[in-house]
Amino acid sequence: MPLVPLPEPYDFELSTGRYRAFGPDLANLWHDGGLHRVVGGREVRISAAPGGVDADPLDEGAEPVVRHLLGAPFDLNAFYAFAAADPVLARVVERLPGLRPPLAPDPWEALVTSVSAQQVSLRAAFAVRNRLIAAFGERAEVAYAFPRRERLAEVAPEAIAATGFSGRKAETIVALARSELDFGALAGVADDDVKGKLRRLPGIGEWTADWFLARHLGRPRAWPAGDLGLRKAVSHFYRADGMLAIDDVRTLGSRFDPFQNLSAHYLLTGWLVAARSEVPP
DNA sequence: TACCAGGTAAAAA
DNA sequence: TTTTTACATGGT
Repeated sequence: MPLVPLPEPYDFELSTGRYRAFGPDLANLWHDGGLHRVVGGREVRISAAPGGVDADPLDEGAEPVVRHLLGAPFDLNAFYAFAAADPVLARVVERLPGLRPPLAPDPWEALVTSVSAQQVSLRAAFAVRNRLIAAFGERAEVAYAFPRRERLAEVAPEAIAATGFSGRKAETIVALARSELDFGALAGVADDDVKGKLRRLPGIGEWTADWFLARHLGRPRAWPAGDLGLRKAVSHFYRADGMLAIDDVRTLGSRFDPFQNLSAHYLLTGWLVAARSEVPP
C-alpha cells in the first residue's frame, strides 16, 4: 500500500475526529474507517498505517495534498516541549497525544467552510454545507469534490440560499468566487496582510480571516480570539468561573507564542472531550 | 417553544 | 463612538 509517512506521534483516529464530531462532511468523508477526499478528480481513501497513513490511490501530486490535509506542517514535538512549561496546557496536551490538526488543503474551500460556520452551530454548518456540496460539487465514489470557485462564480446567490445559507452568506460566497483576489497567493503573505486582504471582502471579518490562517495556512501564531468555542475552552482551563471577554482571550494568546495555533486546537479539543464526559447519557 | 450556536454588517442610540 | 438587531438553520 502507498504509505504517506508522518512524524511520530500521530493518532489518525483522534486527528480526524473533526470529520465525525459534527456530522459527515461530504468533501472529507469518514467512511468505513477511512477518510475519503477527491484529489485532482480522483477519490483517495486515507487510512491508518504504521509510520503514517495509507493513501489509495496515491497519484503523483496527491501526496502533498494528503500531507497538508493531515496537518503535516505542524511541529508537534517542538510544541510538546513548549507546552510542558505551562502546567494547564501540559495537562491538556498529555491527554491528546498524536493529535495533529487537519488543514483544509484548498483556500477556496477553507473560506467557504468558515463562512458556512459563521454564527451557527457546527452541526448546522455541516448540514447546510453538505447541501451546497451535493448541489454544486461533483461526486466521485462516496465523497464529493468541493464545488469549484468557477462554478459558484456563475450561479445566482438565490441558488446558494436555496441550500440553506442566509441571503447575506449566499451573497458573500458568490462575491468571494467573483473577487479578484488570488487566494492561493496568500500562502506567501504575512499573517497581518492576509487578514487585511481577506477582511476587505464583504462578509469576511476577523474571525473568518483568523480561521483561514489557522485551518488552511497552518500559521503557527494564528489565534482566533473571537471564536466562541475557543473563548469557552480558554475560560474553562484558565479561569475558575465565568467567560473571558474577547480582548482577554486575545491578550492571553501571547502566553502561547509562537504556538498559538496548536494551542488553540488542543484547548478546543480538550474542552470538547471534557464537556462530553461531564454530561452523563 | 424558546434559545443558543466556532459572526458580520448595518442601524440605532 | 458604542450598542443593538437581522440573519437562517439544526439541536435541545
